Amino acid sequence: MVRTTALAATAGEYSNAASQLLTKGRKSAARLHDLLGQQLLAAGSPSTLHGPLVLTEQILCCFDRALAALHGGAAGTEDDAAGSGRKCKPERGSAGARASASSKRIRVEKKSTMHDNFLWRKYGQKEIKNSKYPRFYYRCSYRDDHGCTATKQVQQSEDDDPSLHVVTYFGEHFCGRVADVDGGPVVAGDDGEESEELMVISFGSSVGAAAAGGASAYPWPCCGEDAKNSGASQPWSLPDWEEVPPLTASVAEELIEESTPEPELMGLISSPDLEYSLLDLELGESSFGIDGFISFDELSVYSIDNAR
DNA sequence: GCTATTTGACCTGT
DNA sequence: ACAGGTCAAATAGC
Repeated sequence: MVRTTALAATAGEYSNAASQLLTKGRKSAARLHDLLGQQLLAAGSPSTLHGPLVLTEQILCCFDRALAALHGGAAGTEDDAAGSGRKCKPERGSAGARASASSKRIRVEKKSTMHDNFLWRKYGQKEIKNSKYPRFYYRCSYRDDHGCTATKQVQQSEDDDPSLHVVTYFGEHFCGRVADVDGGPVVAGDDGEESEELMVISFGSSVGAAAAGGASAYPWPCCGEDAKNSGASQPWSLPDWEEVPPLTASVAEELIEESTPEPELMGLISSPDLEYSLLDLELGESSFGIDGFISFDELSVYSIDNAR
């Protein structure tokens, strides 16, 4: 008895130390990535620094996965709480409000439509003080099936262009499913033989959420088998680490360029501010390819809001 | 009958 | 106390 407790404690300590080391390593890699990104911006031409940048992204991804795997072993998941506790009246409203407040957010402004590559279910609408338009609340349709914690808020832009929607994403996708831009759901890897390899999108590095995923708590499937498995049968194939770099300013630029020839949009793209925020997306705490779930043909501006 | 949306009520954080 | 976020019953659409 005493012996097992001691062993458990030792394992816990090792796990803790490993976690700390990984976190440290990840921070260093992130800093390197940051520096490279800044140099890339300063240089203007992405050619020479692109390789190292991709490499650091790969390192970051590995750190993410290692950390996720480490935390995934921890007992007691948020899913458990969500699954069983949600019906309990006393718990009402508690989980969601706190999750949103503590998670990092990705803020996106899109034109005309709120479609992205996921299937959302509206669960609320609220008049916001000092705002002309109400805010709409959506969560992933597969929340019940897969315990997917992703949510988003959509609000019509108040100034200038009313067709612009401000979309703020929260939480992570544990569902491994995407919806077609036209709305039809598509199952990643379709025949379910790889259903264990659930796709997870990390909209931030909210530690609780990463740990909460339990066995499926992988970060964004940006590398290794995840990307290959999930990307193959999807209409919006994710970038593969081996061949195609993930979203960087230049890549996003290309994507937008292909689909939106509008001159005003091109002006936006070439503006340094946007370039910075595009890159910022990658330089943030958790790197992921936002192009996987945002249809760039409707994208106007997006930026990270890391407040909170 | 099933599923998605609406909307008032409730809960939490500030 | 207030604002924002979520729940869940009622309702609508298929």
